[in-house]
Amino acid sequence: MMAIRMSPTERRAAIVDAALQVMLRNGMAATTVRDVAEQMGSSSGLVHHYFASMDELLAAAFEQAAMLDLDATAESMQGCADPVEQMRSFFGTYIRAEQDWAFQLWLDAWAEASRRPAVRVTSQRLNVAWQQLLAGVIEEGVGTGDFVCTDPPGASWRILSLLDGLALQTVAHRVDLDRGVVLRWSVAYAERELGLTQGSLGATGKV
Amino acid sequence: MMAIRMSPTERRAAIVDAALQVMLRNGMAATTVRDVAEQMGSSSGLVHHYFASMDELLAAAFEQAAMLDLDATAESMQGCADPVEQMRSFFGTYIRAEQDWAFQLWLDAWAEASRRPAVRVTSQRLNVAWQQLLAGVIEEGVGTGDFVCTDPPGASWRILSLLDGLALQTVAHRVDLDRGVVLRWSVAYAERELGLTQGSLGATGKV
DNA sequence: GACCTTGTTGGACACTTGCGCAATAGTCCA
DNA sequence: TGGACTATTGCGCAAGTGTCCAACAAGGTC
Repeated sequence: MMAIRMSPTERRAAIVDAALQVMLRNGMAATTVRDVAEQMGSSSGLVHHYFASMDELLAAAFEQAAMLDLDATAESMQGCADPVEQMRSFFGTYIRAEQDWAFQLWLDAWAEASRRPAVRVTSQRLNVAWQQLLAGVIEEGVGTGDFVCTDPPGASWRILSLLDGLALQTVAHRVDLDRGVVLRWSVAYAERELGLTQGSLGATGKV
Repeated sequence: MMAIRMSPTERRAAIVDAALQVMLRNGMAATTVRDVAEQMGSSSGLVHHYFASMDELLAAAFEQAAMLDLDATAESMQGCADPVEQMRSFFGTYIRAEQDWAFQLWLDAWAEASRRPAVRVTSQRLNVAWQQLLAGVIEEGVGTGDFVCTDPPGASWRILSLLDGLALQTVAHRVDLDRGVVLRWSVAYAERELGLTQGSLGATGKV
């Protein structure tokens, strides 16, 4: 049977959604046009009618996933007036965003970046977006006197990199490190970077 | 024509070498049996005569590359009696090992780990090996009184993760961070972890 | 109602992949 | 020299890939 007819914008969004579902299930490298079409309940030709190449589609789907996480984190931070609270909120939602499937997509994106130009551009842009989100909070905190930090952009790169590096070990091979430890270590490091006393960012609650 | 006849051990090594060459050129995911055979100057059937599956071959080739780096770093550290000198040597050779191609293999391995069991096992084992190499030095330094560190295993995970997370940004997408900055930041972090004064590990020279 | 625009189909195409297997050729020993 | 052993071949197979395109059908317009 034929899939219901959609407007170009709707259909494009539907394709991206379907691609994302498949990516979360099989990983970025193992996502095929046919799988995406089947997930969407349509033919495979339709996918190429909206996306010139697979590369483009994968990049768009990855962008959607990463943007959702980024927006969720940014929004949850918006709710806190205090920069210290914002940092707590950041770690709480960032760790949640990394959970399960999501972080595997980042691993895929970083590896595929060397082979898929569109993925590289997207991945880079989103990494910078995360860094700038963090740098913004830090600068604000320095302004209010909550934080002491001479290099907010650098500090945010370092905090994110430690977080990513640790999460990587958790996701890629289930090594001794569990998620709770990753969170605690990262928070402790951030406290040092921002001139806070040990434990002032901690004990946010359940993970 | 027929490739020269080799003993099983020789041939196995030759296959691994060839596979590594292709991996360095095309990346792990894009390495095929036929490419390996061509690189070696033999038929594709021969590869499967020595490796039951592609998964196994990729894992073996990755292991070879990573072991070479690990051994080189370990050996260069052996030469220094002082734990502080050993740490300097570690950073010097680790950063060099990450250069260019080598780190891309780690990115590939981490991403492929979810799909290729043999790669996951190898990657995990080698990551732990790096961590233990570092933990050993730290423990020694704590013993001699050069370092102050209450948790050498944890500290080595954190130092390595920061290093990997930063290097990742450098390799995956050429973001603002260059290799020199990665080295400086990691060294500075290690100094803090080990209770050293700022700059006591730095200025190792050219990178 | 007819008509045209356009979202949608489903298969063809050319290519690649890992893998298996009978045939072949090199090497060493009796 | 002959024979056995085995490293090596090279093609075939089945399953998969992205990409393309002529045909089809659903919507809106007159």
